[in-house]
Amino acid sequence: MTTIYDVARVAGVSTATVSRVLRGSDLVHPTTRQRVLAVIETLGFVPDASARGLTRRRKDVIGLVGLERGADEIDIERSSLLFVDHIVHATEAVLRGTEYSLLLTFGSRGELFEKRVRSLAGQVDGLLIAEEVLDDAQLRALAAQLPIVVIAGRRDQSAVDVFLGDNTAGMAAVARHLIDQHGRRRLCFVAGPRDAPDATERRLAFEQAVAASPGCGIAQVVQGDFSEDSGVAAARVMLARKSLPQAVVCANDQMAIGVLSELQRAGVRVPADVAVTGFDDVHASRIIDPPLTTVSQPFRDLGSSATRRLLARIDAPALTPAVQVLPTQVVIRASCGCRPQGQR
Amino acid sequence: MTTIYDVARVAGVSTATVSRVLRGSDLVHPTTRQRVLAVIETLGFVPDASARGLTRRRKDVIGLVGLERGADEIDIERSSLLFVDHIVHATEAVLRGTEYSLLLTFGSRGELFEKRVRSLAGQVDGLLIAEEVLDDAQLRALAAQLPIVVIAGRRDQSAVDVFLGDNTAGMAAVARHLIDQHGRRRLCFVAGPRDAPDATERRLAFEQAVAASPGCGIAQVVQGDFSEDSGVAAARVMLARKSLPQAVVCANDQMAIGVLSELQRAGVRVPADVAVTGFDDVHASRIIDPPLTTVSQPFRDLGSSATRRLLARIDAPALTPAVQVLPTQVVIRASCGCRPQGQR
DNA sequence: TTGTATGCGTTATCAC
DNA sequence: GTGATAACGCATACAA
Repeated sequence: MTTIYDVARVAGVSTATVSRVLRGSDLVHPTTRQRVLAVIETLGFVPDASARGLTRRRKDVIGLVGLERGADEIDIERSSLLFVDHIVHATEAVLRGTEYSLLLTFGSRGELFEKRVRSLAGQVDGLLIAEEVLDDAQLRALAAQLPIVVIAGRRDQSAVDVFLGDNTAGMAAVARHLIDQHGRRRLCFVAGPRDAPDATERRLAFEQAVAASPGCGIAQVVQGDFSEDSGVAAARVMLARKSLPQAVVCANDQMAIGVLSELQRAGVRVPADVAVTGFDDVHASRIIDPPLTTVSQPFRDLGSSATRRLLARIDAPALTPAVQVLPTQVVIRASCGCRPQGQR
Repeated sequence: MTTIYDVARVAGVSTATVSRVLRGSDLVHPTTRQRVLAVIETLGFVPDASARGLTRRRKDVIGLVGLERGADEIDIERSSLLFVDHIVHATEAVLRGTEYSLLLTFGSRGELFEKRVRSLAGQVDGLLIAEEVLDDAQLRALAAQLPIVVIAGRRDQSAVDVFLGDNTAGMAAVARHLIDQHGRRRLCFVAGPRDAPDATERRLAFEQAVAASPGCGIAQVVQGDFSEDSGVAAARVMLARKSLPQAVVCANDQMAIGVLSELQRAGVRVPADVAVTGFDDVHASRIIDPPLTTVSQPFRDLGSSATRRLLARIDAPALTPAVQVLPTQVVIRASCGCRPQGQR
């Protein structure tokens, strides 16, 4: 391993000068700079991040922790992981223009994971947390040690910044669309995991929308876990009853896709017999037949805004924590009963 | 920030002892250990990774670099990024059981990206490189500095380990299926990016398979870039000609989906008029109508095997570099002309 | 403009 | 079992 000392020796200067060249300081004579640069090149010298981090008290690394639900040897796309992938790309894209690198950690709830997350405090300058990985107390404690921004977490967190999509408005809008535009009265809801704040907000918004509509009722709420398979299971539960609902509203697209496929497999026509809607607007929603009516979430924006906020907070730790709700938008396709050309 | 000195002072021991407790050394009296542990807990002490890395000469971090093609503000799933996401999850899953963390870097070809990749040498203990990010010479130079394993790279690399799916066998099998089982004679090929080794192998295998089949010919090869949009564009190119091919073989699923949709939009029946096949077996292939006949690639296995190999190489840098080809498998669905129930 | 010297937080090598 | 103490590689305050 070649160090700054090697470079200094070969170039005939002091380590301080080499360091200056590295840092791009302009207090170095152009000639000296060239000479040092040449030596760096030939020696293939790359500064050690550990040593650098030690003196600078800054690691130039930000961490991203996300939840991984269910077994880990199964197909990603069937297990609702798309959310975090979007965030990863958005974050990485922002970081690319900076000095920072992205450190990734996934896991499923539990003491082990919590310990791992806590240990990140020693490896990163700031932390992006997707969903509710830690409970309130833990989050608060961690936030005291390093800058934290939460994505799609609970909005009643006062110790950290939170970024989330407008689940409430989005879900209310699809529910009303089904009720007002398509006259569906008996609705089913396929809920997401209880530990996902997004899922909770969507469920509440759905229930309120139905309650606010005279003559409407919730036929059944089936518990899912955001995975396509849980959507399939939910459909089976519904099929087992005497009568089907007029519409199935799902807490995310993956489950809606599962519901839709399973209903069709059982000979139920969608949307003629039963309307189905999702949430998120993942790519597959456009591809499935009929195309899924859903709510588009600003994945990309969520990730990049949260990242920028974290960067700002690293530079100014005193920033007052705030909750940012990014707008969602109903995407009308055909699974709700609208004509295909309704595809805005 | 609380350090090991603080812990030592409060616990009334030396820093060496605290370090021993941290490292889990058993040369510490149980009583002392308990006391130290208690102090660590109350102080919320987390060891600094930089300092640790500096003395241990090991960062406990491995890097993963991947290619990001095209604009970066567009939908991930439309831009062929699924591949790297699979690898990310597989890698993370392996690392989760170890001391290592995962450092992510994406980018598109260019000097800037190459510089960034080189600088990773100072931040990680080993590097996982997806596709052909660096040319031969650069790769060789980097491999001299730190352990490297390449995924889906060129197989003629002698300086590093390479893991890839069996593109050749997979592509040959679909092509033969189209020709032998469905009697398609005039075939089109939608190629992937020229800088993707996978794409090159698939194209070559396709051309050889056709050449080896008497009476068969390649009507046209259209250049794509692995994105769905480029598939749409390719379909338009074909539609502009006098006559359509009997089958369109695509270098990946994303493009096949684009081709399929665009052909259908133009009133062409798939597979009746034109058969379409893909490669990769991404989730959307199952969902689209008709379901896509394709070749499943062992994404997960590629990622985890490569990661394990990298870990092994970090522990034993002298390992002889080797190329590992993981099996692929044809997945017959309906877009080739097989009956839906033909679904394996 | 350049060099010297010290400190960053941890581990590891010695002694005790 | 435990405690000093010397690295580890780099940045920077201070001199020159």
